[in-house]
Amino acid sequence: MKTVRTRFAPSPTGSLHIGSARSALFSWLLAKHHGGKFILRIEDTDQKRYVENAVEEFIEMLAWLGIHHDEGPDIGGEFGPYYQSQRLELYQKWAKWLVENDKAYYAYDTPEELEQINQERRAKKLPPGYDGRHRDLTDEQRAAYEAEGRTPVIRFKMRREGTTQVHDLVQGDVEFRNNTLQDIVLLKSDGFPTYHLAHVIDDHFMEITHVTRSNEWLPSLPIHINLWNAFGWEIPAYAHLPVLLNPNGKGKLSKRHVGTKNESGEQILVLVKEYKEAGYLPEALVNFLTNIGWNFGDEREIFTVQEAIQRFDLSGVNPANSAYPIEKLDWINGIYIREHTSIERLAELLREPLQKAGLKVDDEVLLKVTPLVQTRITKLNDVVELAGFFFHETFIPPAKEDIIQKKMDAASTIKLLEATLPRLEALETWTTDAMLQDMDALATELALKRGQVFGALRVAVTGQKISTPTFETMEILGKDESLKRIRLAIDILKG
RNA sequence: GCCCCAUUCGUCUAGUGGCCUAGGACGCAGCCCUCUCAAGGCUGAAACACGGGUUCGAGUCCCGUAUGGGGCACCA
Repeated sequence: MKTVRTRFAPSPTGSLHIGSARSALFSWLLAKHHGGKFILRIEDTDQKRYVENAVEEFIEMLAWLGIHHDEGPDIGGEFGPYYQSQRLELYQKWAKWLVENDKAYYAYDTPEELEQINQERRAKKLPPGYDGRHRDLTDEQRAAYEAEGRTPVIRFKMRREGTTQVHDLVQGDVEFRNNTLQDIVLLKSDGFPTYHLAHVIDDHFMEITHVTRSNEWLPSLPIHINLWNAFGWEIPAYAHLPVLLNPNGKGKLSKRHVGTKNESGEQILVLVKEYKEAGYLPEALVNFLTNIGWNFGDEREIFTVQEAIQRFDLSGVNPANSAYPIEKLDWINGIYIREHTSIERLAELLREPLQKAGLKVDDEVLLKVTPLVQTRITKLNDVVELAGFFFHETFIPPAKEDIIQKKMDAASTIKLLEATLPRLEALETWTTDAMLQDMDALATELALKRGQVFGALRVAVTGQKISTPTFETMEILGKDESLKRIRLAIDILKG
């Protein structure tokens, strides 16, 4: 049996899109499931849209997600080169072969002439496209156009009769009527191939066994089938993957939505690098993406990539597009943070967002703080707001009204905090348990609720109304610092 | 305009003719736990787009309608 070879073939026109990443992921899962190879190929045949560093970023983001390619522009391979711009001679050679075998022809129409054809067709309520007027040019006519200085394109002589039937691994049996097809351009006048030509030639010579791509390509599938047949090459299996729609289900999740917000005012992240920067874990993102359009079985939502690889099967891929269920990602990320990440690793991961927020991170403190934040954050970045105060150079004191708890006023709060001081000072061991016991007793003595005592201390000591648990926090802060902050809170209340 | 694809709770999904009184998950609501916030536990509301067939029997098969998505470039 042939080695399964799949590929991800992005155009270097920008940063890696979350939808493209999902397609790449499915393609990779398919290859790995069969113990095959996953290839990265760069489709840079549109010189106008080329974006600098796009390739480097694709590779970086795929690696971050754990999607490692076996062949590609950075690591090579025996089927290279992996940039289409470096394979021009191959496309030109085979385009010419098609012309010589009467399966393609030179067309000399100018962009203006093509635009005019389109307008006329639209007026006649015909689909836009080319009418094939240069299909049967005589040698003299061609010579005349050449003499005018026109550079031709090579167009495919599309078969117009009958139907083209294909079995798609995801979509099932699909049938197209050939009379709706056009003589598409294969080789542009600048000598670069179009997608159609390059895709067939590359997938043939790179020995791709399963062509995976988004279902936006489904309408051009008959073109490709006819091309394969014209070449007389063996046709690989095709799998048209569903695409991600906007969370409201309207329109595909598009790069144009970068920086825009959904109805509830939340930012819709569409670039993989944005997810990285927002503090999502790659394994959580992969788990999340794998659950859209495919399902693990066993009613399990959380699983490792290895488990997904074992079970992944294209027949289980849902052919329908899906609204992007972004709210599920926070839940999954939270699970990975609290159930699948060790304290040591989490501490390591937390350092970056903290530092990015301009804080000076003490590793020892961080390691103590990490278990306290683990169940309280859904994204790595949340640590800054919740526990950033541990790393402030100078303490940011709370506002007066924040210290005062429910059903209390400044006077009673002062009394309370002043009562805590001698007792905390007298504590022999500065531990959470000791503090908890003692302050609990104090609450009873003062006829206050635990929440009132603990809450006032929390705000005094952290400067925040929402924070890590009070006594755990005080234990980490240390006795001197904690008492200092309580005294400061009393001053604030008095002032 | 023409062509292709899809359609189960708000959303992601299970379901491949009888096991479906339609299952799970997110989100939402309520309760419990609780020093804040989380986490955790329990409970609840919530769907087969519509209309015709086929069949003893249809969420599951067929046809139509509606809705949604996509395509129709010297872009990929």
